[in-house]
Amino acid sequence: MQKQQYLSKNQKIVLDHVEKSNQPLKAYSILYNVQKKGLKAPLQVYRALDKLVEIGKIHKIESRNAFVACKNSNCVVSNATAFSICESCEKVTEINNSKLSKYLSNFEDNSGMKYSKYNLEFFGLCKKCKNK
Amino acid sequence: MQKQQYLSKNQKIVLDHVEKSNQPLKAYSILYNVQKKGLKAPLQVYRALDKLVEIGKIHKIESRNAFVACKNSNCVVSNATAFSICESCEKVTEINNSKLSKYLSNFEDNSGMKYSKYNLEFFGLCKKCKNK
DNA sequence: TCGTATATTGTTATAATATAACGTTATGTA
DNA sequence: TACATAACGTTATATTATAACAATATACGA
Repeated sequence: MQKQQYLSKNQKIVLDHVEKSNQPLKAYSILYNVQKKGLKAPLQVYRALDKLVEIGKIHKIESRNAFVACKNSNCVVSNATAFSICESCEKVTEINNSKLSKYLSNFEDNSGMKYSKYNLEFFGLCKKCKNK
Repeated sequence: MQKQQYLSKNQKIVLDHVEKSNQPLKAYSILYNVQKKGLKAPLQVYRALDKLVEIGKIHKIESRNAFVACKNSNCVVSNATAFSICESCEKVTEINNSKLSKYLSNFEDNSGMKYSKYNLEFFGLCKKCKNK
């Protein structure tokens, strides 16, 4: 069986919903909102999320246990993700900075480990919250 | 009240236990192991962990929901953490690389956000697992 | 040393996040 | 068709984390 080309029904439903939000969504909030589309159980949502994360359509914001659609049109960097997170309003933005991604993708230390993936989360105050 | 100088009883118990492990520990595993010392409820552990994370004695490995003692003797970089995680054996190592930390601490993009903190997790295969 | 604010503790209950295990149905391809 | 893999549906349960309340301890200024 070749690599999956198209998304399955549940995967589409979940991705559609997550893409409509410009902020990360919690799994159970997704569940609640797609129940009208027939997904009744947590596992249906988690399985779709797992797959979508695996293929890079969705990223997980680990520090928030939340999921956000990939904003890098090509999704080339699904194994190299960076986000900025406002600690006041919780706004999350995917950072798309080629210098940063090059720097991190090429990072090596003396541990003998070859890194195939990374996830970076920056925290601070966004413009709006800073000026309050 | 000035900034806390000494750790409280529960904080000491939890920190002692986490420091004895060279790998990240789960909160409920900590709980189980400190029950003989009198901590009976999850909240007692979580509260101690919260505090210890706040003051930089312990870091949370977000992608694993696990806690590890800070290995940077001075704990100066508690708001600037980087880890390498082996996806096979789950070995986690705190990365102590001044170039990397400088690069990330000074990172700025055009979002207008000033970052006060970051957490970076690298994934790959450690030396041992690579050679299997 | 009294008063007050803050930190920590102890406890029970419950919320939020995520997976195990089972059987079934769909899809790709030799 | 036959086979392998992926996705689905379902129930139950595991894991991670917090709410809410009352009590005790500590720091420090008046």
